[in-house]
Amino acid sequence: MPELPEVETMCRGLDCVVGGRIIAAEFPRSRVRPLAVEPGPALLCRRITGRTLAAVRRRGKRVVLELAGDDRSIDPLWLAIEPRMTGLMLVAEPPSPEHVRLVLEFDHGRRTVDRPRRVLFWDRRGLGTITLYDRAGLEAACGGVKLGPDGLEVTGVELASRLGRSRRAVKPALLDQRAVAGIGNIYAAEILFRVGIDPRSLCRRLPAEAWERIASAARSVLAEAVRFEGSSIGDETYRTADNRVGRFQHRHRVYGRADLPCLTCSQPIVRIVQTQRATFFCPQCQRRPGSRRRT
DNA sequence: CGTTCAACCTGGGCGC
DNA sequence: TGCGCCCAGGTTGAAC
Repeated sequence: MPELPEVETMCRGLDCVVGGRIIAAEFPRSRVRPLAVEPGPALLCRRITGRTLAAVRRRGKRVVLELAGDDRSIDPLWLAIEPRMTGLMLVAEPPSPEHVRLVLEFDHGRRTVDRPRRVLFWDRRGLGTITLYDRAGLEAACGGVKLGPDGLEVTGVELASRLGRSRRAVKPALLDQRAVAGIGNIYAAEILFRVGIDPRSLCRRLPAEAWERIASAARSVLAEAVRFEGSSIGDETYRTADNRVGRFQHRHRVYGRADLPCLTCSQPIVRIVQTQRATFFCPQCQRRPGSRRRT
């Protein structure tokens, strides 16, 4: 589920809690298997209780809560939540009680009215992760070695230098978070449609100019998707923190549109599988820049 | 080294 | 109704 635009929307939806103090943290018991928590549920709860939420930031597809100590002399900690496929950050009621993975209870702070008192992490499949970091740990896990430049700011030069010599097809390459952070299966397809490049094109055969177009499309598609608060597909899917559906799915040109007519040329959209993931594209509108054009 | 692949999970939808 | 299979927005570590 959540890619850059959805995670960015989650983060913005938690801004209303910034400044609050965590008075309780809990990993509810449930029939479903627990997800990965570092350094373990009990210790994590102990270490974050009493801290103040100083900021909410996004690192790639993670929500990162900056937790300040009571005292200026105490270093902050960072709680990184990785929603993976089905995770949601909520200030609203969860879709189901049994998949609530983490509950953070906040005091009222100075603003007493309209501030949510609880933040939930809800995750149906349980593939998500919750990790508490110190400064060095955060940098090691979410820093420039692990994550490439953010998709909202990536440049053609950066993409060309990171992927230009790769033997991979361009679409799976765009999912590599070390090359560019935040692009997932939906937005990779939408970006390549908008630049008219076949997802099977080999990276090393793309000219420098193609990387400029891809980077530009990545920035604009992701920014537009953020404005539309992400993509909600089907029931029990991505929601904003206050439980509204995203609206970018109405602007998808290829993702999920197998066999439907291309909105540009009316030819059917094709679904293929690349590295175990579905890829949607228009064979008419999307070409391989490195190969010969048919006449 | 670079790239691919099975595995981690739950649950909805579909064909039989 | 029920069963078995396929599918799903992601990432990791082992295997080629």
